[in-house]
Amino acid sequence: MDQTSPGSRSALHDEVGARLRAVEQIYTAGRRRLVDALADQDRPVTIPQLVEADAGVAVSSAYRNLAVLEQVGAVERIHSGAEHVRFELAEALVGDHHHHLICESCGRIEDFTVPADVERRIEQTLATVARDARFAATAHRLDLIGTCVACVAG
Amino acid sequence: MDQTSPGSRSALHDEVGARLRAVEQIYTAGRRRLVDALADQDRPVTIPQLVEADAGVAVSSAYRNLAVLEQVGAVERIHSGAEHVRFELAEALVGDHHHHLICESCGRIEDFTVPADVERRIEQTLATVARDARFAATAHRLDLIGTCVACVAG
DNA sequence: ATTCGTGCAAATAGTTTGCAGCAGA
DNA sequence: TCTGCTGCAAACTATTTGCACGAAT
Repeated sequence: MDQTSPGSRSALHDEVGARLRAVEQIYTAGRRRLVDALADQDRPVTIPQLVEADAGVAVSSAYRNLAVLEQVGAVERIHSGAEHVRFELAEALVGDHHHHLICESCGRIEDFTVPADVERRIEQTLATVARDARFAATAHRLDLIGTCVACVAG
Repeated sequence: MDQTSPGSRSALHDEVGARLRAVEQIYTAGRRRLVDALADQDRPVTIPQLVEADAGVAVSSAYRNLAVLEQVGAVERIHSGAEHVRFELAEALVGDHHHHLICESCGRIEDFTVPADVERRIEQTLATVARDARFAATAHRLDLIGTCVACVAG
């Protein structure tokens, strides 16, 4: 999720820029910095974390820009139940499909993946469920809830 | 999830009462009404919905009592991302394990279950993930995100 | 009598929004 | 020049909390 392959970062910016332009939005420096900050992380982060990491973004702008980026499918918003909502780059942009380990104690979220065959099995099952419920599904989410190593230790 | 078997309602109250007593808490009429209101629903509901259904509970008491009930494992709190948090009776009390269809448009949540073999497969996989990440898992959640029939139509 | 839950109203905190200034096209 | 992003401060709203009253043991 980081610079897995050289140049992926600029490809990322190209894609985000294209998506923004498609809805008449500008890929400003501030938005680019947000995307960079998100790309530097390999886990979902809160706005305070982003503001601290980026030093110079106003909280309100962060909220506004992340909302815009979410609308164009560049970032995803995750409600962990902790005080702050968290954001990460959208799976579509990063090209990987993963799930989350959510620590109930500190709110921290980690990514994980499951074997392809299990994922496929889940998707098939969910497709059936959605059809039966006449529900227009756009995504699924599989989270593991519990306590992270740090919190168990501390 | 409703009165599936006759008498399950009183068994439910017995169990909740026992759990409350175990931590020196009283199973008051107000708390009993909340549990009844939750048992009457077959989907997670918000506090405003509970207050409206119950007519006579103060919002603050609802929050406080649901927090207590959550602590003793009688109810579960669900963050759908919509304006209000939702609550439902804990799986342990109801004896069923289910998942959620979450409508991004109206926030409504419906329950669904997956075939036992798929569930087992998921659990095995997650157990491995948790072990590898040295994560103390207490639960998992598998949600389907999208738009419900009503919102697609309307 | 004493303890603890309840309701009301005030406080808190995350998120959103109005507005004036500034930057990029 | 014009549009629209940005930051600051004010506004909102779900949730929490302080406090005095009431119920139950």
